[in-house]
Amino acid sequence: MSNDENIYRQMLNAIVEHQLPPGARLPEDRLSEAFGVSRTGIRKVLQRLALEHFVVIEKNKGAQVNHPSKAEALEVLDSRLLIEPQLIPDLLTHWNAEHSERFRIMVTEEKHAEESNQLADSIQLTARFHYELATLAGNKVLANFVQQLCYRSSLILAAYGTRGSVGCECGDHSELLDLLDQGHKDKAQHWMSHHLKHIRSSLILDSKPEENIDFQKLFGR
Amino acid sequence: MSNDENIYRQMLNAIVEHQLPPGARLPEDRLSEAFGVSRTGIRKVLQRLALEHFVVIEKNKGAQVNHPSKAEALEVLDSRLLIEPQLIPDLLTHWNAEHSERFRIMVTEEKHAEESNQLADSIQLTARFHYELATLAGNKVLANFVQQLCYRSSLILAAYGTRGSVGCECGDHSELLDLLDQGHKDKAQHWMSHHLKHIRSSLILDSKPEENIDFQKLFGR
DNA sequence: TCTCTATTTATTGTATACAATAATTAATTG
DNA sequence: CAATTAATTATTGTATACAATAAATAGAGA
Repeated sequence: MSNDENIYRQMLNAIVEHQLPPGARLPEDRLSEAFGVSRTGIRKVLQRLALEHFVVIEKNKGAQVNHPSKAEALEVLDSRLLIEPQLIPDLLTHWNAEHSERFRIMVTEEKHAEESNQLADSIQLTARFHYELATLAGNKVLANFVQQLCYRSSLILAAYGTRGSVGCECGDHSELLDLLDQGHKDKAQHWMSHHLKHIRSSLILDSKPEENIDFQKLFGR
Repeated sequence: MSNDENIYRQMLNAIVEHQLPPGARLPEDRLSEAFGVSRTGIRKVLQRLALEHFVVIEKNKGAQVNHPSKAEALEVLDSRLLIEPQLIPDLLTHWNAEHSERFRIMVTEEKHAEESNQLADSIQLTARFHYELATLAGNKVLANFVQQLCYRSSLILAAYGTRGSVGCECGDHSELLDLLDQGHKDKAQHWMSHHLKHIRSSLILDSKPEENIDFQKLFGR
């Protein structure tokens, strides 16, 4: 894996897992030192993260982790609501036992993370479940977009989520897998809509934005 | 407008309008000289264009205008097919006379471009029609994505399109405007689906890829 | 002490330099 | 003369330098 890509993933992880919280400043020198590359390389990944809405770059002020607005949060969830259920039909045409098994393993990991209260892991795994499912539908362009939306959702959940955002009264992801195994197209689609709507409505969007904490010890190693 | 943004738009235009054809190499020095900024600035916009799939950057080989694959072409159109018709309901809730007028002006421009055989203009205007419509639906995240898909479609049409790709037996964009004016939600949705399907099926996807011409005289001024 | 201003420090913006790699051309050999 | 190899040229990758801007600090006056 290229070095750039490596740095990109590490930073994306740190952001999505909330190690670098929304609002945290990302000074280039600090990162440059932490990753052992010059500012040039850092700027490259920061710009990428900015295009993908994970950080915000302000002219002459540098980058900080994006704190998604309430409007943005809703738009991201609405986008997923419009796309993901519609992927189910194509998904079903490819669905087989191996897939089912792979995803069920993922679900048990999710449950484990949730039980041991590892919120970050839990959020990450949820995202992965959704975008890997999207990938199976076969359209890479869409899958790519859904993946990005899922990552952004992680940021959103970190900012506005409640415990109820991950857990869901509709049970867990394994129920969807059951429906897929049984080939219930309409029910699966409906489940997906309901699931996303539940997440959407679980967000607390009337709270005040968090203060901008700057954890100096970036990736303290 | 910032200088970066300016360069970005000029290059995007040149690509989408087929002045820089698919496969054309984009040496940094040449661009750097043409735009009067150092390679640093050029690299920045090239990387952005690469993330948006308008150019392809290969390690140690630099950037060239993307020649979308057939698979990519279909996926982009399918993505639009999945999203754009679904935007109609939200679009209709905002639709009013001013919008109608604005879009009708756009349509006359389209017709004019088509009549005078200005294919590049025609393609560009078609893209604009679609993504400005998407914007009106109110979800910026989706609108952004649709815009990107429309621009990519321009590249695709330039590579695989026929005369039939822009003109359509279902008439032209003004028919959609009529349906919107009359508030015919279902018909408008159906029209949009049909329109996109028509474009999709008008592509010539069995032809051989074009040779990689390198027009040296970049933006000859 | 508080506030405003001046100075210093930190940080980013941009250009350039040099090394690494690829592409092109020239040279050599069968 | 063709084909392979060597030398040259072009091009990109990365680090660094310096200027421009913003942020933080210190000092002066009320």
